[in-house]
Amino acid sequence: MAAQFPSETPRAASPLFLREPEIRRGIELLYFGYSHLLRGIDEGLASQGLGRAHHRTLYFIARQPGLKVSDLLRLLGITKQSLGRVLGELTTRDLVETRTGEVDRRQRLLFLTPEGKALEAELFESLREKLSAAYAQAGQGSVAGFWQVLEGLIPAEERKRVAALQREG
Amino acid sequence: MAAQFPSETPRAASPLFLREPEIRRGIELLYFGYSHLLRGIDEGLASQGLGRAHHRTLYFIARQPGLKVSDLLRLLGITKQSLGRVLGELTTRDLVETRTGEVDRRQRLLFLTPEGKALEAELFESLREKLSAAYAQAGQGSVAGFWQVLEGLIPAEERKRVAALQREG
DNA sequence: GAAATTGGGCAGCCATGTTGACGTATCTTG
DNA sequence: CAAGATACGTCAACATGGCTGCCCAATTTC
Repeated sequence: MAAQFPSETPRAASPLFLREPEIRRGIELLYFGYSHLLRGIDEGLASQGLGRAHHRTLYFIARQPGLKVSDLLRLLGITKQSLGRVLGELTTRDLVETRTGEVDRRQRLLFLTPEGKALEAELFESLREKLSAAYAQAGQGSVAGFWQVLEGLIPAEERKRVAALQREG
Repeated sequence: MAAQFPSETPRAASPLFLREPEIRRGIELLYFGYSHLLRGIDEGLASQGLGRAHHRTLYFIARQPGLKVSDLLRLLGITKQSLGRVLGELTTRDLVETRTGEVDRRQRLLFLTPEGKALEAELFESLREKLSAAYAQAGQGSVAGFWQVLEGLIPAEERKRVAALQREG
């Protein structure tokens, strides 16, 4: 299951890249990298009076139009009360609309309005610029490694849900 | 500067790995991967009545013992009022202590107490387990790529500060 | 040595998460 | 068809972790 370990350090049980400095480096790069990626969209959000919670919601609805409230709750990992407030604000601003499910009329299916799509696209553009610059600078092979490590951080159960986003995108 | 691009798609200006699905994949893996990495320490923090903001503070003080409040402010990218509250709580709980700077007596130099070091070590252990499992599963080459991409997300100016953490670690 | 700069701190507000309890419409099942 | 389960919404109260505004003390500068 685990990768083969080079054994250049006979006195150590772990290869060099599993030692504390390399772990700390990963933690720090994740923290700073992710922070800077998101920092770019705050301005665009603030201009609409929205926050990051609203962005995450817009993002996933854009990704899976017609998803149910319960699907979104599982993806975001928050309570329905928290999501309810965010969804309410987005609906009031005509960025999100709900339609009653046809097979099960208790369900509310979530969609972006044209305005919502436009805002999501604008915010995505900021993320795209930063991440694609990082991808291009690092090269294709590095991007594959980047994905590999991050996938390993996600529990198997949830990895399915994340992979499902790709298929529908 | 940029890596060589394979040109399997002559009709596209960008290589495949710079297209929207690959960008969205990176965004999603970062979001879910980082979320799960951090989720593991919440329990340990809650048992002490602390939150993630406290952890970040403990982490960086552990990383650079004796750093100034202003150094920490730059690293965290928050306001000194926000940090002040966190530092106050950590000091009250005897996890952090400050010493007056010798060259400039306005400065407060930050250190972890033995209890603070023990807590930071415990929290780090949880992060280490998860990240080293992901590293091992992905392999050394993937880890290098992971670092490469994340570095590209950090503005050059700040990259220096992040790199400095490694030297002192 | 007065003024400006710098390091730090306190008070109070806002965004966004939490729990708990409850209401209502709809679907499912005995 | 009655009973229970499910999907969603909502009210109230509260915690965390950001923020701005204002203030004090120490140092540097002119």
